[in-house]
Amino acid sequence: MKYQELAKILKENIKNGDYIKNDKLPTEDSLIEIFGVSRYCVRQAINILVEQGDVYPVQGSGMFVRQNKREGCMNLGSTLGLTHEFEDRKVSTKVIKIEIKQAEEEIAQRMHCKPGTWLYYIERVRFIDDEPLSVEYTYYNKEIVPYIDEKIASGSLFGYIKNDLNLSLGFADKILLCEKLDYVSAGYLGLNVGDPTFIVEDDVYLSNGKLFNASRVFYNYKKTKFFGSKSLVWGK
Amino acid sequence: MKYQELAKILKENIKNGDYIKNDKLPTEDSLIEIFGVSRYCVRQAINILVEQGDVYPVQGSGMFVRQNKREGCMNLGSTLGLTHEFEDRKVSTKVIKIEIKQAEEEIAQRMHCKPGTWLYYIERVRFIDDEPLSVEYTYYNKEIVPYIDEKIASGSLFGYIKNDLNLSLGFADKILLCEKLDYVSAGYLGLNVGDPTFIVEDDVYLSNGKLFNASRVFYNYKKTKFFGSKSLVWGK
DNA sequence: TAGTGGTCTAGACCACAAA
DNA sequence: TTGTGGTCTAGACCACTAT
Repeated sequence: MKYQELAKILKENIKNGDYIKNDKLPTEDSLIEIFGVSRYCVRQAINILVEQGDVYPVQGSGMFVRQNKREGCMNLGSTLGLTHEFEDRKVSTKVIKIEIKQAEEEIAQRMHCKPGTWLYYIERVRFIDDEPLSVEYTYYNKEIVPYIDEKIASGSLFGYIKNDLNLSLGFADKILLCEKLDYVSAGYLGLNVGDPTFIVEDDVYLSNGKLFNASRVFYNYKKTKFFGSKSLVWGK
Repeated sequence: MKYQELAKILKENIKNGDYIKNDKLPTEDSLIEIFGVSRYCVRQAINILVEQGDVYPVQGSGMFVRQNKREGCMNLGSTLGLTHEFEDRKVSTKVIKIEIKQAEEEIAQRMHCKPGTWLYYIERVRFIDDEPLSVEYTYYNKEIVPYIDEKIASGSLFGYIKNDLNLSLGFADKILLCEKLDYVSAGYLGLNVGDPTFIVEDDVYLSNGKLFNASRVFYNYKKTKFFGSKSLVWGK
């Protein structure tokens, strides 16, 4: 997977300010030569940067590096994971609850499994610099993720699934909305009942198309902004 | 641009239920043969469908058609435009204000223009089936969009820019957040002061990289959900 | 083992920006 | 006119699923 490595290198170079002189990436032809790869490979790599809002394309002119930092924004285009999103700050987790239960009708439907399927149900509060950022209510299909304990749940569950269980992640459906906080979540976030909360519902699939994770995450609205960059070329 | 046309055809076919029998698109090789295009072209087209959440890929097995409708969700992956998003419902617009003013320091910074640049400032309320969905506060750079009147502002401004001014859209930066409603916006949306509101801040660029539009849109939190599908293959 | 999506190459031509 | 990104082709091989 050359293009992913190339994307990583380019991202690193941007971070190091290698392209500050003219705010542009090297041309496609240069990158082809420098890294000894094909045009296809270069474009795949650059696509990743475009999706993540690191550069923007101007046909006939170049790939321009973004200078805006958009501080405090979480990136909708990059992979989930607070640890990665806030790598220069302290990220911690408090596990509230771990239960094993059988899927009832409603959750079975959302998890694309049969009623009665064994599930893990986990509640966690995530902290940035010791201040509560979010509360997560998550289900995992036990047939796919056979074991979770408190130690595992305190760390990066996705890292565990990828690196320890050797499962490969595919894609995630996200629904974003906004509601008034209930009593319980408000307590965890240090906010008041009825205050706004930014909610992200994730359905996460393995690369074989099987859904293994369904979550509902309440964010502290005072500390949460999401950033995304969208191409508009194929607009009706 | 064959791949965009192909994407359009495939989208139409999915809508018509052509692939319901086995929930899959034809294989890449089939599509190559059927439409007489190259593999590259087919994959570009399918990528659009993946980004818009119409299909999901399972390597070695096929491109599966999604059956979930996700009713009431606006699609983050497709192009902006309420008219397009709610094509089977009545979309209307009330123009509150159109002003021409010169950019002050703060807005000049956001619009990437010099202080003193002439801007259109427009306030609109958008209705779905005669119920208020959102309030928009938008700036347009008058050097790029030289003329807007109330009639134009009542319709699709992006359509006007594309079709009448013949400008080509490039990409949009989006920031999503959540706040308490102020008095004015609450009035427009028929909600109470202090109620939650889902806010989308858009910075929209032409394909030549020039920013022409900066907006802040307040959505009625009771009627607003956004949907997006994300690939996770390049997760650290 | 056969079917199907994912990665990669080499090379051609088009569209747009800037000098 | 030159530089640079965007589209497209033809063909090879790899990785994963399903049987």
